[in-house]
Amino acid sequence: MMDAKKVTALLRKKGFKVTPQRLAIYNALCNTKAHPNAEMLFNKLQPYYPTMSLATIYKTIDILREIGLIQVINVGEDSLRYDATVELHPHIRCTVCNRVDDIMDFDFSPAIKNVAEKTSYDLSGQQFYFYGVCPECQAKMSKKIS
Amino acid sequence: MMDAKKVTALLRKKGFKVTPQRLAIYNALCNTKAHPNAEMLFNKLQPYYPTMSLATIYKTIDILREIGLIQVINVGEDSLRYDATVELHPHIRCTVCNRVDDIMDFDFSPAIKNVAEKTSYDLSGQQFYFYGVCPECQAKMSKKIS
DNA sequence: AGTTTGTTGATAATAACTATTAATTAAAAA
DNA sequence: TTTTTAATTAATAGTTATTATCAACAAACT
Ligand SMILES: [Mn+2]
Ligand SMILES: [Mn+2]
Ligand SMILES: [Zn+2]
Ligand SMILES: [Zn+2]
Repeated sequence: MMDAKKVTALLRKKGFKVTPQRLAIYNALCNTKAHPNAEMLFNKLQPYYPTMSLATIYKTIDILREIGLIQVINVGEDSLRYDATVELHPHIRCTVCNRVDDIMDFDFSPAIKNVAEKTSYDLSGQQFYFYGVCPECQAKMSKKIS
Repeated sequence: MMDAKKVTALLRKKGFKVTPQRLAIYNALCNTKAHPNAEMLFNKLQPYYPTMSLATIYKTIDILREIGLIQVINVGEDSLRYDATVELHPHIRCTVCNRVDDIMDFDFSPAIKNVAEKTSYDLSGQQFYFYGVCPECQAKMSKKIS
């Protein structure tokens, strides 16, 4: 999570131009916990940047990922989601409403140690995805039954 | 992993017809550890079933998944992979050659317990993916350097 | 301000997967 | 075994997320 000044500096340093679209897309990602996909970002920014196209979203996302400002989340849907928190952390998706939440302060080290013992791969990263029913959907379901 | 007889019985029981294509696709998945995607399966079966189309592969895979004979693996590529081992187990993908290997005998329970404490979701499953460089690619890389 | 060069946004292309449908075939009924 | 019925195959068309192309444009450097 960087402020606009730092993002500006980083983009320039990496040889990319600083445009309002790029700042807006990064800013939108910093100000949500919803892990939006490209279309959700597009819809969110539409009122403020009515001429911006989806192609710009995709290209900006690729640049932000390349310079380490965001990470890509693949929770097994038909589209990818994006996250301005770049530290690796597990995610959980509601199998009813498809919302995606963070699981923070998860200690990967026991799992990594476990895997390092079992494989001769040179490990470089991991992604953990959990599935379940979110509190809101649990509430709705118990209402329907009664 | 079921033999042809059991697969036949299960398909019939679930109301699906037993066809050579279906048995061949399941059999191909049982006899590989490569976690093939649809195209890899198609190419493998092409010599034996030259008229079989990709659509048949996809539909069969969907049926096999529905009746619990296979699972779908999403290791963050642009296509899905399939696995005749239905017990949940982590996978590791080589970031150089993209091969996908199993990690067996991994104990999920500490991680699940950890997550259950941190979230108010009603947990139902999980997928763990690891990334790294496989032994073969490590060997190739050390050769190149010397 | 003028020049250079990367960027935007409209559009076309790609690729994995899904839907449609006529011909075929498995399996139940006779 | 033959007939009947309904599911399946395979060819083909459709869908959708993502990527490529390119002319107009704007950021950065002088
Ligand atoms: Mn997150
Ligand atoms: Mn596996
Ligand atoms: Zn939910
Ligand atoms: Zn490799």
